[in-house]
Amino acid sequence: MRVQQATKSEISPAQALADRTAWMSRLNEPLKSAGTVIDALEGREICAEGQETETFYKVLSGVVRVCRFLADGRRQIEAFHVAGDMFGLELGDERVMSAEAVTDCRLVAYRRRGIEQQAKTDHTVSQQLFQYAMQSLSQAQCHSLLLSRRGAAEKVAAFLLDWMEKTAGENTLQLPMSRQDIADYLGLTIESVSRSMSQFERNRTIALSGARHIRILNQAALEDTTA
Amino acid sequence: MRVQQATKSEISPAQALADRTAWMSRLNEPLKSAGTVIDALEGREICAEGQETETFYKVLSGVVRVCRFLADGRRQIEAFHVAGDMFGLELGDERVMSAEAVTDCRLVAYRRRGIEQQAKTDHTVSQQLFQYAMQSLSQAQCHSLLLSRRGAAEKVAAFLLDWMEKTAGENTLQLPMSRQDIADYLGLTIESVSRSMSQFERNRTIALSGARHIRILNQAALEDTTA
DNA sequence: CGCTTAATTGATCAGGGTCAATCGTGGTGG
DNA sequence: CCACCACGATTGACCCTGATCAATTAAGCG
Repeated sequence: MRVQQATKSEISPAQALADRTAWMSRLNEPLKSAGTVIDALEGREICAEGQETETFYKVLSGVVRVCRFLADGRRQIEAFHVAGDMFGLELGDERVMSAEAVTDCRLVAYRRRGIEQQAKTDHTVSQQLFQYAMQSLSQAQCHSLLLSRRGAAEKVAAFLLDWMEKTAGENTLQLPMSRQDIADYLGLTIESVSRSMSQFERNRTIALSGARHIRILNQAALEDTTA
Repeated sequence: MRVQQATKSEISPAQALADRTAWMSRLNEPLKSAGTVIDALEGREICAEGQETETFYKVLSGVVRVCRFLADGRRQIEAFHVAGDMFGLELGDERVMSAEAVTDCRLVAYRRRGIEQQAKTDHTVSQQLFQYAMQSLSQAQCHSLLLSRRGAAEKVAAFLLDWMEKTAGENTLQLPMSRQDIADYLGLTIESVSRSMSQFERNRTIALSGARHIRILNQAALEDTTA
């Protein structure tokens, strides 16, 4: 996996990626024996708000969105997860977050009780749980940062760069999620996301071939927009 | 400590408070011998971005703000911490977040190495680290939710309710932080915060006696605004 | 090839940002 | 003790961006 050079020192996505990579590799061994493999079709609900928090998951393939549904009908997407990411572990007894398959995907489901039991005797397991939590925390903080950005274009640019890193594509990226998903992740409307994309296209910053296949023409320009 | 009834099921601040309380009580014993007490005067920096992450903190008294400074000069406040809260633990070797004293405050500083060493042998310590991380995660997610809210008034209302819970004041609350602090926490400008406050005052939802002393006249109205 | 849904584009509007002036408060010194 | 000062907070006027509503285009899929 290629490590992209960080563009701005402030948040260091490169560091985040390095952390994530290290943590993934350390994660595999002790947990892999415990879980059960699950397949979820595109659009299917993996777990829902209100359910008991007896399981958590690791993505083997595909993309997952973790979100909450608000009283006013809006949907807030907290994160997109790709292969190697874990999600669905919560402190309380009842889930606050839902998770859905953005694409068909294959997961490993772990029993929370079992892992917590393991953690009591095996320090590497408890360390992994801690690292998982801190990793999620770091991601959530990056998301806060994204949401607090002023302009729509800045948000979209930051999103594209983040996603490019997550998928490590050369300079083309495939967006598996809809514009609505992106909008709900960035706290914008579909229209604003679309307009920003079109603007980037006019600027020759990106090139679209189909709404979900993007070629980065001028990464520096994107990074400047992020500012 | 009084547990406020949750107003909307979606996020359950009451549950968050209960979790926090439980975790605080469990936290005290194994860690309290390890730390050193520190006093910080109002406005003073406690730790800064770029420093090594060799210590983390617990608040004994006073209020702390944790924030990051962005390239464009803006400041994003991630959280306000009060007595019993912990902060400053990060995964990487270098801090991403700064912390400053909102009021004069007294802290306990823990050596990260020492605690991590303890965690290797003492499972209760590692469990506490995990709980700390998950608790922070939950808070960060609440903050994301706050930032994604549409209106300025909604944000301010939510902030006032959250703060009331944190400090458990009957129906009056003292705001130790400036309007600028609130604005940077909510992703607004001082003016918007001020306008929202004034609006609530005109609505007879709150009463101000001095900018930082607030009496809640109509909590239900605040909660409705939160929507 | 046509249908259905996603995405784009356009026109209008409202809410919050910005700039600027005023008010209030707390603190200091005469 | 009071007057003044400095800074934080409020208020007002205006502008600009993104939300909203509506129409059109494009794309994926049977």
